[in-house]
Amino acid sequence: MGWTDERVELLKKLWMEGLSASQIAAELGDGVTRNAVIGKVHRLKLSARAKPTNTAPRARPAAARPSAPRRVASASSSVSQMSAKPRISMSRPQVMGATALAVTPEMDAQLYVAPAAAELFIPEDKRLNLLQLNEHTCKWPIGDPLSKDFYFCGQHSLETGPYCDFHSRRAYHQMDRKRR
DNA sequence: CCCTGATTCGC
DNA sequence: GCGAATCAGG
Repeated sequence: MGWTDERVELLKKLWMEGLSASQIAAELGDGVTRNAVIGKVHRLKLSARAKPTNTAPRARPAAARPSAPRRVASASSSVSQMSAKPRISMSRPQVMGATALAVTPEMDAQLYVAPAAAELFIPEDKRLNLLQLNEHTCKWPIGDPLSKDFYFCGQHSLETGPYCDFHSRRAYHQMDRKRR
């Protein structure tokens, strides 16, 4: 389905209201991706929304890409893959990211739902000291390393890293993507 | 990892 | 004009 007047209008409206590109894409439906939305937004020249104190000219990549082979689809071995994550869809009215939020009525209705525990509580019988760690235990340190109460998470760690699911997410969020 | 918008460029 | 792939960032 192409960009009918109606759909373009809806796009403009939602964009101005501050919804993210992916949210708008979901709203439009019909397999519209967030890239499609962003692309359209640019073509319509209606980018730049809610820019209070704008002084950032935005760093230009300066186009230093000679002939990088695009869409290299090495279909040599089509085994493996499948990251087993049913990724259905997100409950729509969700608003995340630090974009200009559009406060809809149904949102402020139940804004403060869960304080969300800052840490996992590890039962004493599951806590591990340094010597008890092995390749399958989460090595996330908890407490003061100098204290007697210090221990490691000890839950079963992921195959992809030294931490359990919970702490792996926590570690990544701030780590990586800095200094390359 | 999840996500955001911005840009490029083959179609 | 379109949008996937990429880039740059949170």
